[in-house]
Amino acid sequence: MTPSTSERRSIPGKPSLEGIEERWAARWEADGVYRFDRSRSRAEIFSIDTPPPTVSGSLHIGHVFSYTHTDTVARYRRMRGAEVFYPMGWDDNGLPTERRVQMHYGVRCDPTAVHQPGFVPPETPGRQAVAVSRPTFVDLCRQLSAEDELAFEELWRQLGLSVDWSLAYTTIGARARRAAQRAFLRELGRGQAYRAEAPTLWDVDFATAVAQAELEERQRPGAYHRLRFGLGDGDGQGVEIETTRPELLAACVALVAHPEDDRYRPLLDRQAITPLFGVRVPILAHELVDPEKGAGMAMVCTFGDVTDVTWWRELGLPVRAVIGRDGRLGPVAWGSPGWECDDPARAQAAYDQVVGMRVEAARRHLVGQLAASGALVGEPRPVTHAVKFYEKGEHPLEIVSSRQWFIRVADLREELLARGKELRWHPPAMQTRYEAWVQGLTGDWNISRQRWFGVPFPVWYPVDADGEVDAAHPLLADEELLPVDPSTDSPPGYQEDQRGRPGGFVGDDDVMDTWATSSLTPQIAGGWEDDPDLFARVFPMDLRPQAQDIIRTWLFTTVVRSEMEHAKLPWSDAAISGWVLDPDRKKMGKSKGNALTPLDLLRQHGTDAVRYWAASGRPGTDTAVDEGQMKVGRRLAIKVLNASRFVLSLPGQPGADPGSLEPGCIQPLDAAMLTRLAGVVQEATGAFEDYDYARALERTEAFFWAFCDDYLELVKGRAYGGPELPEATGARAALTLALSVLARLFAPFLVFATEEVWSWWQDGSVHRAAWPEVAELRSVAGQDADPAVMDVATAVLSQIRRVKSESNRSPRWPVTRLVVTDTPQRLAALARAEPDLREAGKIGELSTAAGEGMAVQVVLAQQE
RNA sequence: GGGCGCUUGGCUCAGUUGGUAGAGCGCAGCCUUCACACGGCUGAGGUCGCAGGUUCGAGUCCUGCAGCGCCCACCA
Repeated sequence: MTPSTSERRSIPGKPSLEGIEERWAARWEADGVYRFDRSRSRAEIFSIDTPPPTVSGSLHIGHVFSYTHTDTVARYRRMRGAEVFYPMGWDDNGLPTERRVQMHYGVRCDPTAVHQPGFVPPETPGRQAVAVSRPTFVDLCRQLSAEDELAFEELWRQLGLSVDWSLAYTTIGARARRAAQRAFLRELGRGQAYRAEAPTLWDVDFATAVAQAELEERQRPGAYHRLRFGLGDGDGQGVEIETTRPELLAACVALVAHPEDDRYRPLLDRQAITPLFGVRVPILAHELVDPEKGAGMAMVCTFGDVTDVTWWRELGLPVRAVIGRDGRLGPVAWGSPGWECDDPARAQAAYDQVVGMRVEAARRHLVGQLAASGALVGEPRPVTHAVKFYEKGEHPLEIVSSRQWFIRVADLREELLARGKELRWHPPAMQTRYEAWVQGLTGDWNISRQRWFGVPFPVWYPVDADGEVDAAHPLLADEELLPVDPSTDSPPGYQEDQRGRPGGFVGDDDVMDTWATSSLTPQIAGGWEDDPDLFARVFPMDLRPQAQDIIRTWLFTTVVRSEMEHAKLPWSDAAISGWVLDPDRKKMGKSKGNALTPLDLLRQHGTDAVRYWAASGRPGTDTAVDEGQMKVGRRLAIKVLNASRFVLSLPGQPGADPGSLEPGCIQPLDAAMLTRLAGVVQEATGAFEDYDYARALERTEAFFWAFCDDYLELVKGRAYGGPELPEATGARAALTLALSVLARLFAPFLVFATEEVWSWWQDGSVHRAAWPEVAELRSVAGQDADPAVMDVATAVLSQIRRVKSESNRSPRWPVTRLVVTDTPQRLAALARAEPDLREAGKIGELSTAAGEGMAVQVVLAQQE
């Protein structure tokens, strides 16, 4: 059957990359080239749990890098015949969006502010943030993230990602809220979620709880302060401790020493008296105390750090909290229950001087008081130590006691470790990061945040007849009615006018941590419960591509949710990409003055060039931004255009189907080239099966250059021959077949250049063409093809070129006489390519001699 | 403190069962009628971090060390 040529584009006289991106992107959209066909069976479908980028963040080249990796795999699978489920999500809920809205509009959310419907933010943000109601704030968040999502989609389209845009979702959208609330209610029903009052990692700037996974450490200057405590039984010597947080002295609830520490053993179970405040605290033993550190005796405060929490919990100590949620020292009534002390008036006088201060100011002030009182021993000793921060925060985390929702992960450790072993990791070494995290879990996952733009908890609390909120008996939403907003919807069995009234209800104020939603991306994208037919066809998914820095957050939490709801892995494979580093090898985003925006790079070098650079980064390996690599990629794309134009412009092209050639058309050199190409197909396929797109590209590219430099040059003369010459027909058939295979091998990378050349002589998109098979090459090459023919001919040609180059002659300069010395086997192989070699080298007399190794004697003509 | 990874020509990196060191960039030289100057060809350049070991043979396997990066840790 002869395909219609009416839709084909003619081959331009001078091929160019200009304009092809817009043209093909529009065409793909119009033709639905990447549309997902949901009628296919699970076995035919390859589903990808695409990372939803945080839309409030700026797009950087790191996104381009890792999304290109995934796209090459998606395209490979699609060409292998899989129906690829490749949705795109936008992560728009959560703190990053709130922060962006605050900056962008110059507003802040004040839940107590009067709601003004139709509020319009100022044209330019004022110096003083405008307080807006929660509904207004959430509305602004939605508006701005919708704008950001358009910009993201624009970039992804320009990058040529083969996603099906009709499957896009957002993490604040109704589907995501419904899935997150449903999963939460089911976990609550199974006892996997619970609410508890507990010491909580707290960011004082954002005034919200944060999770263990969101911590990072920063080196900060501090100082050890040596403090002398009195002893309750009047021992004059007292006891000394060292602390970096003297401002927490009022929150001291015990001193601890190691049980084996002989220095302090006599003091155990006696009482110490805090300086300034005169509070009697027990001296206790705990294994965690390091006798080598500081004084070997530590003060336990509620709470200075996570060690304090451990001591507090394991030693059954009381809470004496001084740091409030605003990060300031709160009021204390000394002498009242829980705050008993020897001299309440003195304690009150000392404390009142620091109340209301932030920790830094309180520290300076209290150290002054301690020095004056003589309790400070010596000078504070400066140290640099690691301090825990919320990764987006500006002040060190505090630990405050608060009521939060948790997901029970600590009990699940063994199951989660087993899932980690079951998951196929690419590269495999990334599994250890997951294991280290799971093994290091110290508690359950806190999923509630005291913020506004997120998925609300589908929970209310009854208000009793006295107007007290009964937090112990939450009212749960009906799963059929999700998503709900407890701040505007009323719980089952109640009317809205009962909100906040005795005998009525109040809504839960918190929203879920953004990971509590993102951990459900397979369910959200796959239509869990909303579309059971689709879900059965795509879940568990095949691939989770993501960056290495969010293994402990996104990957881990997704495994947790899937384990709880489905008791299986959410995907079979995880492909972990590295980071993009600045040219100066700093992690992207952490160094300043980085002007390399993705759009600039795409515009300057072209999409295929940028994709080439991205795909050159090995899986899991950090890679520097390298515009040199982009230039190489651009050159490669242009070369693909030019080589294709040459092959397709030969006489009588496109020629006959290579499979229908008469015997004798394909020459030994052609067969050798096709056999080599078959090996490349095999290697590239194997590499892609292992998610090693970089290897597939490298092998294809290496072959392609040899194909152009050597094979093309060798057969050029023969290929110009007329249709009556079988060897000319064979050359053209081999060239055309190789071109077809190469276009398909490059298609996942050079998405636009390959589509352009494909359109010159093929129907349909190359991106829906069949991935090349070894068999289609071997059947044309024949059984007795000898790859050595190409090797020897290339080696001799290379020698001829060297001599001509060193003699400052052009490649077309004639060779009067050529003597090739080599082993008999290699000479035999050479003989099979002799006509092509003679023509390509413009060789007159050619003789051979048997010898050990190869030697080529070249005698150039005196004149051309 | 524990763990993972990296260390190959000036730069960025390949090197998959151990068998005579590779690519690109950069550099130097040459070549433009006949696919490609948004080119092509040719060339120079490396005792594969260090020290041992296994082996006929080690960039490749083992041990130790060093430097760099990252992850984790209870950082008082």
